[in-house]
Amino acid sequence: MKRTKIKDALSMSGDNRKILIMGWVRNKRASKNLAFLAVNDGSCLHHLQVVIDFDHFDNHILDDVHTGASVAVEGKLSTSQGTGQNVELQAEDFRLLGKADPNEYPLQPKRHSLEFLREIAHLRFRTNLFGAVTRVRHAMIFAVHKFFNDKGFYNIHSPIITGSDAEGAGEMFQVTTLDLNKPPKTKDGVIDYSKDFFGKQTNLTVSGQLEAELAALAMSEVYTFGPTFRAENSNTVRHLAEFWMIEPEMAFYDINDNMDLAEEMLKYLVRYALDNCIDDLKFLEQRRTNEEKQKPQNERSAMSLLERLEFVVASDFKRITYTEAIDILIESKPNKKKKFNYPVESWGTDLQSEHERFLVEKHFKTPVIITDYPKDIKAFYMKMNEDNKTVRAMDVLFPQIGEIIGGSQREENYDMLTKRMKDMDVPEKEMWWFLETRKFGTVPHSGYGLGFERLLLFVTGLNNIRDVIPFPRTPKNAEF
RNA sequence: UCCUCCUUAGCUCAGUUGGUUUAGAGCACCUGACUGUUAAUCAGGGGGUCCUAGGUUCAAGUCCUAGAGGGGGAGCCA
Repeated sequence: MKRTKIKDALSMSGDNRKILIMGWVRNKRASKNLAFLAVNDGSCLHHLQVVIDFDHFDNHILDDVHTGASVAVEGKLSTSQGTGQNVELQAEDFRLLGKADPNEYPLQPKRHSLEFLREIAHLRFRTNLFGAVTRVRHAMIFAVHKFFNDKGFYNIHSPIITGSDAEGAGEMFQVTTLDLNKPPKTKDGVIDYSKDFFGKQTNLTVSGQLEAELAALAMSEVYTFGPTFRAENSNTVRHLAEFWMIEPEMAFYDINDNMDLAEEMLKYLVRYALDNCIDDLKFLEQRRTNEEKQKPQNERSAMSLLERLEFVVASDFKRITYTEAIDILIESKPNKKKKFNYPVESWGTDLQSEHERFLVEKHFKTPVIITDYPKDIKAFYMKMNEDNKTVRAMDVLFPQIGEIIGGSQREENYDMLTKRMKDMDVPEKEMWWFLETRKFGTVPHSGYGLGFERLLLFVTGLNNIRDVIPFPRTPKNAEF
């Protein structure tokens, strides 16, 4: 008999049809004549209740069946006599596929701390929480491709191993096949990378943007969605050494078109989660509400998870310039009362997390897009404004997580771009291929980067980025 | 990298100003009871390198020093 997925079984009527299910036992409740197994196969959040009637089975058939064991059960799908589920499976044939010794198996039918689950990342898929996160993550991956595909964008696989440090976005992981114990040296005593695999020093990519620009300046509208790597020693709830980034790059878009696309995309993705993952989101919402009950009233969120997601889809993102943001911050209550750790005094300094949070959560109470930052605090490739002081950068700020998107209109003028590179000590020579796009048929273009895991933090309501990626890579941690 | 907090049973946690037996509870596990349970319930049982290494003391889970691991915050950013 062909296996029926539990998600499908739960949507059938209890008409005593015969089905076969396979999955992992989450919980066993046994009494003298009957036992109930909650079985989950990952196809959905909910379990299928399997009923074992000891009139038909040996009394010891469940002796080795504990939480975590894998089973195959054939039987009749019937209307449940108990409350709590519509249908249940009356077992007729029961097979234990794999035991899970309860003296060793770490998961139990109870709440575990997220810290503990991180230490058993190989098993945490078997919890309701990570099942939900995994399904939401998948749906969002799919939604990203669907959004861009439906708009006529082409997906570009940018290289994972690169020979350039794209934007000075951070420390890079070196890729080498040289023997680190005795690397070849030149006459000057420095490591001879001409002997390395690629004949030069190479690294893992920190961004696919520059390559995406090359493609956009021929294909018009492209996007990358791949892993990026940063060897920064960042120990926070919103940084990973290996994370996934979505980077659209569009020819003929100015910064306003860029903002329109970013806003439309974020709303589309959140809407997609609401439309396709409602069971998992409700579970995540409940989890978050329970967690917040432990907190004092004033630290709890004003909105539930679903309310917040609906709110973002419905609201217009507030668009202001950096200069306007500084004016608001200088005049703000917390600044005047010296409540900020970093007081806002003058134009030109970068905005701190606490300032961004104030603007989003207290002042505007809606997602905010800040544009036209001072040129000195932004990357070399961003287009200079007429004032010669600011660049056409845009950062999208979300409640709770802060910066979710960073982007800009790109500098398409060859002379201006090379001047900026000189000013900011970017090695022009290594970037010859990037500069040629400005020599041959250059056009105005724009793009941005979205940290996929940060979006997932927002959608799932979790606080720690290590809990929205299956195998987090952080400083001192690559166990799984 | 900086600041700060934490580490006691498989898990979640108590453990008073350092001092009374053999360091406790709930869950999990084992045994028994129970005719439909919902993280079942009831009774009983087994289970400990109190993170590691030093030190103070008549006496250390508790105090001190160092180290390891983890959490939260900051910076860098996505």
